[in-house]
Amino acid sequence: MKKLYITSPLYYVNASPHIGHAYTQIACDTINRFFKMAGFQTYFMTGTDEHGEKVEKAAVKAGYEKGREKDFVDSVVPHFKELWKDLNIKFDFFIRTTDPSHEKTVQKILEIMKSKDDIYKGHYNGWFCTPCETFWTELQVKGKPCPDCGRRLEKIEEANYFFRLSKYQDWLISHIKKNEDFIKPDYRKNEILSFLKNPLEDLCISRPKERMAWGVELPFAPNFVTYVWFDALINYISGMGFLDDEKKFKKFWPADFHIIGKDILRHHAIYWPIMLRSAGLAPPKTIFAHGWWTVKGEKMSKSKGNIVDPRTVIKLYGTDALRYFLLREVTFGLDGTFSEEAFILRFNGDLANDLGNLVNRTLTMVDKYFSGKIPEARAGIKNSSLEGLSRGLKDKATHLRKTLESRISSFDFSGALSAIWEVINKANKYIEESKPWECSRNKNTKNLESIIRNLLETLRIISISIYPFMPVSSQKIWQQLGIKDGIEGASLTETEKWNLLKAGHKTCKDKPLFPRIV
RNA sequence: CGCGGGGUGGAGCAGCCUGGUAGCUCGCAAGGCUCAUAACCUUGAGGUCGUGGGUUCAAAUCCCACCCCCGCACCCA
Repeated sequence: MKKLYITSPLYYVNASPHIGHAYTQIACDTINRFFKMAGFQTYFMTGTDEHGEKVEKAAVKAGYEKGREKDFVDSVVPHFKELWKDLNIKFDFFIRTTDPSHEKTVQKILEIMKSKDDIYKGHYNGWFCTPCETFWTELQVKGKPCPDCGRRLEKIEEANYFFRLSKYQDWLISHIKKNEDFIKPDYRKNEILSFLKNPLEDLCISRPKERMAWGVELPFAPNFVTYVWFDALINYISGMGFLDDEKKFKKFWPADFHIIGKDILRHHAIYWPIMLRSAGLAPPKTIFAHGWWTVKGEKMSKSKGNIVDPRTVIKLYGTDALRYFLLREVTFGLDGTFSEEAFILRFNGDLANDLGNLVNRTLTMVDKYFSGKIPEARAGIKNSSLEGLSRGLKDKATHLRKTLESRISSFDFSGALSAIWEVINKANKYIEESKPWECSRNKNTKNLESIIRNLLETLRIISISIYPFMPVSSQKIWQQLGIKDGIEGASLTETEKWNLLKAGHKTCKDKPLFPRIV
């Protein structure tokens, strides 16, 4: 059985999750569900990044005493977990960087790197703002006063530990060039390659405890903790059994997909592969950096206060509509604009008019013409015009799988959804062209049976196909078709087959799936 | 200044890597149908693909120059 290991980033817990977090999770979840349905043994890992200065400060701000950071993060993490539940994110493991097993692995890896002389002690120059207790790098201040409070900064020199990024630069460049799919999309790969044209500086991976103590202690220098990113990235292997459950680790590593936002690409495409290389491990196969959601042309940010809260959208329009919108509206990789107008347009146009209405009108006809029972599968009348139309619909529907597979494999969610919608549109057109109401008037039962049957089969295929994107609606259609088993047990291969529904079974027409927003 | 992204019918976008009748959604106009969530189906109007050069039999697509818009303190997918 083929395996697939997919990860989301670990979300930083210094604030509540917003639409961007939701976006990444939904993308991961959709890929995961799709491949699971395609027969892969998948493993989707997500979690939270809980150490570092920002969290330490957030804890203080929230009224926790120094040293009680763990209590603070314990209080925040449930917000993330709840949102993932509301968004129907189905992960296999939730890792927290404060998990003792993770911290232990981080320390072991630090030891390995130290023993290879990839970690060394050096000096770090920077600027310190005493009132803010904040440390700034030369790059951040460029000779100006404290960016936070505007007061004068003090130049300090600090002993710290460094990781030899520079040693692996040439290796990394050639690895990126040799592996087409290592960094996606291509324009991001080019960005990284052009960044790598300049020599890498070694990475400072420690913080003296006297300045910042909320982190994983360096095993060879108890007065220091490690830099958050160094700690966080390791989750991808610590949560997968590295140095712990070697059998599991061997099976799933290297990761197939690291799905991330474009802001954290350098950490993933530069630091992380080099860290792995130093530890003697293979790099991940693909790192995909997606774009940002903007609001009215502006970047979403806490300071601007224009954050879109996914919970509000879910309450108003439902989880599936949000999942659909985010994955359909924008080419994955590029930035997109989030607006309620665009959302409603998608909702009414695609979900209510096309999909919801198709389900509704089909099931109404089953009720009306066949008292809610699935009609017999009739062999088409040779060379009739109806046969031609029916074959067109059947071909379109049963060939959908191949398109979905290639598009989802290349992270083209929007393209995958359009392919599904082509089938939906085809079905709507089929109704117009085959005119079941005329068959009913003319008492042409055979043709009527055939038409309705074909529509129901198409709905069955659509239902499976949308499952990775909209699990709840998918299940609802499934139920309305009278299928008792859960949709999650369905296999993608069933979308290539026809006439699987059992004749005579009762369908269960329900309320419209997506009532139009007026 | 530099780096990155973008400029395609009224709006929002795809196509550009791998040149060869300019496509999608929404909106608009006309028509059709009645199973349906005033939904669905058909047809139509509307673009010299930012500007100027170049390569080519042929350029939205490749090359050069230029103009305009957005992002690059913190937060952050």
